[in-house]
Amino acid sequence: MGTSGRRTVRDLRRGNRAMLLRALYFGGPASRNELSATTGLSAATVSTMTAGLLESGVVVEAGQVDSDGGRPRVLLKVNPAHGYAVGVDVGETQVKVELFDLAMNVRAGAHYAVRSAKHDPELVARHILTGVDAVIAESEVPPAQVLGVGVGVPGIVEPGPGALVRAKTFGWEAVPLGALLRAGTELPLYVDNGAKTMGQAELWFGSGQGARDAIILLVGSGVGGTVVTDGRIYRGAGMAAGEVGHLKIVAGGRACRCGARGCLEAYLGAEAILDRAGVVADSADEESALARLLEEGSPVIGESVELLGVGLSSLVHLFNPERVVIGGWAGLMLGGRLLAEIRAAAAANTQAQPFQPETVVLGRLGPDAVALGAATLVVEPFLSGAAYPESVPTIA
Amino acid sequence: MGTSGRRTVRDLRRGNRAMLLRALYFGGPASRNELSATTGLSAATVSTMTAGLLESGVVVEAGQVDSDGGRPRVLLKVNPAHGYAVGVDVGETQVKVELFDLAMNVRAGAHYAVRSAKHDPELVARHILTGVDAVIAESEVPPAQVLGVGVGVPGIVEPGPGALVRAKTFGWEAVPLGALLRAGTELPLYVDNGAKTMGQAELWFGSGQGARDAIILLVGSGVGGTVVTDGRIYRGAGMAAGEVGHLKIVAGGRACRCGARGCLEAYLGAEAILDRAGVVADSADEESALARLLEEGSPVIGESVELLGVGLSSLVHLFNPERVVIGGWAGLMLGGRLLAEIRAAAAANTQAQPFQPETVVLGRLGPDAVALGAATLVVEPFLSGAAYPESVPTIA
DNA sequence: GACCATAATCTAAGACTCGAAGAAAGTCAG
DNA sequence: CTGACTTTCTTCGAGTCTTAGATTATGGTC
Repeated sequence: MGTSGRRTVRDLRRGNRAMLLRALYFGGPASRNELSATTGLSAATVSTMTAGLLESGVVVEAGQVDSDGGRPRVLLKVNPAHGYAVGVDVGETQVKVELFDLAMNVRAGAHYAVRSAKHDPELVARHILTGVDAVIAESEVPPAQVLGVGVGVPGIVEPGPGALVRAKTFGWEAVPLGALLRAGTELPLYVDNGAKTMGQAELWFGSGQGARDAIILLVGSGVGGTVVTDGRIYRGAGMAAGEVGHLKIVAGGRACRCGARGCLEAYLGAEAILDRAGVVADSADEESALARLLEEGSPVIGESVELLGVGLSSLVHLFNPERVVIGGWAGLMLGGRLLAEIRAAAAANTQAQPFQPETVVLGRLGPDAVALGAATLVVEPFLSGAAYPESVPTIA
Repeated sequence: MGTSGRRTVRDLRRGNRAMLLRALYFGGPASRNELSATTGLSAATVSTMTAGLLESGVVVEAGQVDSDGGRPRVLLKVNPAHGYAVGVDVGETQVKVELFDLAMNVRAGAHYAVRSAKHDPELVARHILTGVDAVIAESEVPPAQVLGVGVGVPGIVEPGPGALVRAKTFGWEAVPLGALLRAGTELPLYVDNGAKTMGQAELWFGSGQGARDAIILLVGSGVGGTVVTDGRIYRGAGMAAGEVGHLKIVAGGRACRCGARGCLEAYLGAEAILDRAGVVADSADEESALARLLEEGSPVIGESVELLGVGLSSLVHLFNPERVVIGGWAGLMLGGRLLAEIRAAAAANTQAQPFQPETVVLGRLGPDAVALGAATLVVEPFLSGAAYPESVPTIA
């Protein structure tokens, strides 16, 4: 209690530089003048600060804008080639490794199929490590410029140096993925839940842009989510917050794979919807099976919309977000056709004051954004001031 | 986006002074030396800062501690008599106004009975205003030292200068309580939901002390709550977050007075529990009626515990708190006897990783803490640096 | 080509925290 | 009672930082 916030005058500079870098990263190319306005810093400070950033190559010039009768503004932007981030998506069927530049363009990728039955932790770790080497080699990026590796995995990730992962889907009880990876690379590592990384991608580059308080709900085979408070992902006391899939919507209801009853995920992931409709589908066929159900106008779909509305209602009452984003492949499939119905179902269960139906929107990034989001885990500390050599805040 | 955090070197000082003041307020009497340790500031800075605080009377000396063979430490504490805060509890049956010093000792109080049938907004406002004058007069505190008035009301409070209150219980649709009060006093006003003020009281002085991420659940006649993230009450985009009472636990279940179905409050407030048990009780008799139910071992009680567990499970999965506090008179009554059962019910519905049953504890402050909590609304900005004449951040 | 408008940089000044040295206020041994 | 020792608190110089205002840079307009 009490130990927080800037202390010394040097931290102040760090904080201001981070603020400026953020403004430049998210506010596209901008002139020093505009930066002065958006950050609230004086023109002088912006000038000296950008001089430093230009010299170190973090920022580069990006053309000019000639004004009506004055010195033209020189635009600045974050140098996309100043650093690179590796994002890893550990999925049900494959391990996907991608290398992004700071503008989040994919520079190289590698995929490794995984037998969906059994996920051997060591095999997964090996895939990741060889993938990292592969994408760095393929992209011909100087290894020193790689800022780190972000990994999105299913399940709950315990914080700490080991980064224990608990993922029922994979049968992982307490897999020390962080430690396994640490043994094979020197790069900074960041491990987090895949739904959270995807949520952060949606927050930074998708439908969540600019929101301070938002909920990003990801409906795929299962249900995951991300809670954003104050512009950042809320992780709670032990990195396990935002487990939207295990929000209860029917006390004593259907059994969930987590062991409890009545979880949202027991009703609403593609798996659960198909199961409720009595359709037997392999995980590879889920997509077409769900599409067929939607086509037929199965009553199960209507129920699902209704239940989704109930879940959204709970979330809105608890978090009072300014925006709710529905993503994930199944979520997008449902929402694509039935967004109005979803909004109506949520509204029917929610008091008018905290909720406006039009704040519920669809995700924009599609289901492949897990790796992108994992890479943002690497970029985040870079923006927060690890730009200059200093403490390296590796989570794992 | 981007405009946040300290900018100039002067903000730095403000922030550090706030940090020091907080440490002193919550860390009891402490020597400069200890403060240097807990805040991370250098001894020199603590010295100059406390000199200023002493001069302005915010802080006073509080005795000495003689050490073994060195200069004795001079203890400092926040001067309880430096400022006063008025806390108001607008309840079902009465309006309670109390004046606290900064150490939160009650210096004066006034009560006004209200016919529970109809709450005329103007009458309530008049009660509050005369109450404020009365307690200031009774306590003989110089009016200039009164830092403000905090008001806890049922329902949802919309932010903004009007402080619109929507309280179904009172039949208030959009009562501009802030504006009504503003017309009668010059004091800074803070209006918030009563469950939130009580939660803040529990957080500052009760079972929530020291928690950064906590949930405080208040079960009285209805159900309310407070969500604490990063040591502060989370209010969401429109001050309406944390409406725990309208968390859904049974899709399509019992009708709630909010109009929706399956809300926690439709099952779990004293009113709902008695209704489910088929007991007819006036609001004055609720307490004894519930006690009787508990005595008899009614099956409804067991169900209630079970449903409370379901609700807690949802909350734990969403917020991953380090502590869950159960308060409110009905909550304390239930929890006093059945805490173990409640913990078990929550655990049964929750994955082991984010949840340890012993983090669920009972509140310590009892149901009368609404006014106390309302007063903390006034103290909070004082601690955050409004100590020196500066912006007056009135919410209402 | 002189004049004007806007952007970026330079310079001096004020504010802040820190480390180190010094002053204050005791204890304890002889 | 005195002098050495210990610990706390204060003072002082140094180093950083941001800002306001002046100055330089870079173009357009007449």
